[in-house]
Amino acid sequence: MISQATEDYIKIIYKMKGNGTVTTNSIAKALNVTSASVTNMLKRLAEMRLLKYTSYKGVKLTKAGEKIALEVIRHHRLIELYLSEIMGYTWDEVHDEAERLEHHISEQFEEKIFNMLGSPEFDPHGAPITSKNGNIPKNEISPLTDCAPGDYVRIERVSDADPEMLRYLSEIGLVLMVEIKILSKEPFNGPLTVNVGGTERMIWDEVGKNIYVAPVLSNDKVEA
Amino acid sequence: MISQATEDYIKIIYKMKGNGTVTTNSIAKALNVTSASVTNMLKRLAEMRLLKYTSYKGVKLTKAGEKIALEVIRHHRLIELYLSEIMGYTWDEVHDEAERLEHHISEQFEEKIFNMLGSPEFDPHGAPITSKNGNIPKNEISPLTDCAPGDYVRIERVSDADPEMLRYLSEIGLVLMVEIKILSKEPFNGPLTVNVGGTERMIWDEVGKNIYVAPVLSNDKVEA
DNA sequence: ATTAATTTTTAGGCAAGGCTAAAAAATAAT
DNA sequence: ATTATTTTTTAGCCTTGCCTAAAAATTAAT
Repeated sequence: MISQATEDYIKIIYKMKGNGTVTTNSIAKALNVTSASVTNMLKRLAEMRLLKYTSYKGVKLTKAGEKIALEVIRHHRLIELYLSEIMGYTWDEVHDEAERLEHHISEQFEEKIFNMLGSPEFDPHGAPITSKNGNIPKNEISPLTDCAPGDYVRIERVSDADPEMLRYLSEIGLVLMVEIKILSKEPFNGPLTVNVGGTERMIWDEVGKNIYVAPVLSNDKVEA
Repeated sequence: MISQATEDYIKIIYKMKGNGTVTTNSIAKALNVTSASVTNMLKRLAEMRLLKYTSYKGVKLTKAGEKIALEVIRHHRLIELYLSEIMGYTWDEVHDEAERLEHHISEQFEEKIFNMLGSPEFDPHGAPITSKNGNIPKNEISPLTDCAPGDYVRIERVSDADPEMLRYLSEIGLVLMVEIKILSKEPFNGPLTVNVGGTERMIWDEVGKNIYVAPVLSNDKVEA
């Protein structure tokens, strides 16, 4: 049997591989354990052939490791969607529940909720739900903070990690699929001003980095 | 946090308290661990004040221990009912899934499914669902094996432990709420002959001890 | 009332996964 | 090119839960 700790390490490593080398320290910070514990665990994970570990150099998942990561993440996102769609959880409540359940549902459970949800491709925060064979639904998105004044964009994804933040975003109307116009942007990662459903809002770095958007194409607007 | 092992010990002790003293050996057998492991664990549980443990004498849950047992069992039965009612699991599939999930759902999850199920009192096998404040719904039942020829009874509860057995019972029509007539009974715990929906069936000890029934009162029949 | 059989406990170990404190390696700064 | 700083690893220890083998207590049988 594969332990919960193992799944947590593998998952976090998978998630971090986007932003450069995955280091001992970064894993420690993400999992809220000491670096010593991480070193120790990495050795064991390497022995299990779930990742390649070179002392002082960093870490990279093997095919087997990646497979586990994708499975756990698929569980997580399906559960989030299920909680929100079928059980009436709100946006900000789903993450914590999913974080626990993802480790304990059976294949059968996974299949059932996948079917009940109609083979969904994205979770309530816009994160793609990897298919059983590892296919990741594509969605061209970029951080809101990369937008320039004049851009007209749609919110396609929001980080699910911080419930407080999600509640705040809901409050000011920044939820999935909402279209916003960038009015201004201050230099040095300064706040953006945007128009959301007629209201002007400030969005500073701390908030904006949780939001991903796609441009609303003019023909989208025409066709609509 | 209270560990899964702890919950499993407490639960099994609670369940066994009906049949006389709960001994080290009986716990060991039920949990499939060695007696030495049990002794060890009992000491720790006693220190946590979840039970009273007297060396060589046996064990008894404290109020705190009992509370945990009831919570876990409530989780188990609610989950079983949810899986069967809402998610389309069959009778024999629910136990194993519930056995894992019962340790990992939140209070919120529990409440949600309790409400979705309409404040149910019994799980798919007829086991009572303890209320949040510890009330156990009453149901006057006795083992099928205690019946005498001529009795006319309704199946009110079936042990959920063995999926194979549950599949067999389904096959021969012995499911919840079915009414059966006892035709004959052999001495020395010999097999019963019963009439189930027009068919005559043999029910021997191994099978019958999983089934609990209540007499069908004559006015029930009249009113129906 | 002893002996035999059974049950329970003790003693000592092991693997997972954490921790702290100290050593070593890598990186950055003068 | 050294020194200082940061990152990573080692070493050693702890808790939880499990194990086996041996000792002790209890219960059953003569």
